[in-house]
Amino acid sequence: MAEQVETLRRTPLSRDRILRAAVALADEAGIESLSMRNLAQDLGVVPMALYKHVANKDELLDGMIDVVVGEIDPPAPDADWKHAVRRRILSARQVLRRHPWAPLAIESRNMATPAVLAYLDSMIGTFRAGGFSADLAHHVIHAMGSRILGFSQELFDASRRAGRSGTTNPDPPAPLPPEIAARFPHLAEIAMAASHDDASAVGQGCDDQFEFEFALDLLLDGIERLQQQGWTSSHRPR
Amino acid sequence: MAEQVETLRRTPLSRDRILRAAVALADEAGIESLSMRNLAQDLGVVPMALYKHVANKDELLDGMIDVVVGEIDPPAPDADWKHAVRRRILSARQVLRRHPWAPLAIESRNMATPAVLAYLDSMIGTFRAGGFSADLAHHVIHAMGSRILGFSQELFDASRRAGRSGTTNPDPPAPLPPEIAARFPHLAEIAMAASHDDASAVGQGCDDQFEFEFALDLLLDGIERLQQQGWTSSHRPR
DNA sequence: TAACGTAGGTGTACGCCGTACACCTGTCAA
DNA sequence: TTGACAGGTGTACGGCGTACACCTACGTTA
Repeated sequence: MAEQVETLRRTPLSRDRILRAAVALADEAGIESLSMRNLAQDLGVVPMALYKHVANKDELLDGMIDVVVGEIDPPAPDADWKHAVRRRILSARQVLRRHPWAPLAIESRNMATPAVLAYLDSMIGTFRAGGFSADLAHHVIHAMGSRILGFSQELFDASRRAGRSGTTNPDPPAPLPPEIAARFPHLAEIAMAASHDDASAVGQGCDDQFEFEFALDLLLDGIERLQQQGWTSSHRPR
Repeated sequence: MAEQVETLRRTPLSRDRILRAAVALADEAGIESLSMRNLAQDLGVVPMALYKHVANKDELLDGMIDVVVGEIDPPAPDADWKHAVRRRILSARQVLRRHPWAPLAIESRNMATPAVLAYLDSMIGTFRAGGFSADLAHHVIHAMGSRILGFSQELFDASRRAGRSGTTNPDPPAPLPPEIAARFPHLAEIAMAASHDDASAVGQGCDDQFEFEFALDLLLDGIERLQQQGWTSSHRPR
């Protein structure tokens, strides 16, 4: 009896506690281990108890996304739109690196969650304050795509495998079997040329952060150029 | 007996036939309806029969991706790398629009399939032939991300919902509930300003193809500029 | 022609999943 | 004191991927 009360009292289940436990579970064990049953067990509760706080698993995922997006730093008071956007996107990137399951989860939802909408809204606000027309800001948001949330979906992403946290060592960089190198010579060349340390399969031996900032700056520079030359969708200078 | 023989003879199951049936099923009913059981039923066969031709469902998905990627036009013999890349990417985009489930499937695989590798390899080859250093080509491939395969993962994508083919009418463009507009003024402004026809929730009232080409040209123009000024990763001009 | 290995389709079964639905119990307002 | 109700429980159902044992028809070889 006393222990029962204590058990109940210890942590009286709530939507927020469920969401945070779900995020923790996905972080540690990978998104594929996030089942209502596993989550309930982590919370010391029976699976159906969760449904008193979240409608279903989809809504749980939406909530998890909002938790993650809520971790992103608020916009920095930066005079320059370009630096403001850049800093915030890099902050978002840091957050998403703590939650490697989040990019795929975000992409697989078919509607944006409130926190994502709020994030986008404030990002658009930064562009508008920087003198962008609504028109250009619109296209720019599209052009940034998921990069605006700090991740660039690669065609293949080693850090995504098995859903394990990205902090574990990324395997010995096996040096690309020769029959593959023969079939895909250009890929092989690039894999070999990966400047920094020893190369491996593409996307494994190269510096994610560098690649991300390279693409980000490429886009930001192009955007800046468009804005400076007064781009409008009606007559775009080519 | 005679009918049995006929049933067997009619279409004697093969990896290729399975893959094509799977692609058709995903195209028509959505990727979420693609189960080994449904697929087997479509093929008039018992579920376990499939496992004589594909190792498991993951391998089935890999095979489906290869089928789709194999539909992309071969590289056009274009004098100019920029036009060659642009044309091929837009071809890829057309293919992927026939298979709306494919982007998510591609992103969720943790290793590239042979057909994707071949596609990338030939794309890199185009850059190299255009005078790009292996180094720059490498970063450029990363910067293009999934866009190189003809899709830009949006944060939310109406065409992805329910997995139905994108050719169906995209719902009456419900004019964005006012309480949402109040909470996200910048989003609302952009949604309203969607130049062409009537606007709605972001990503629904705007011209996907235009947004895609906008981003593509933004990247290609920036890439061209880098290449012309002899960019190298050691001392990047900022 | 008879025996046999083998490729490929079948049937059953297991453990996992999300979740509908009926139930119980403790708390608090009237 | 009572009774509504919020919230945790137990059971059960249908669907999933797939392991495993089986059967059967065919091509090969003696």
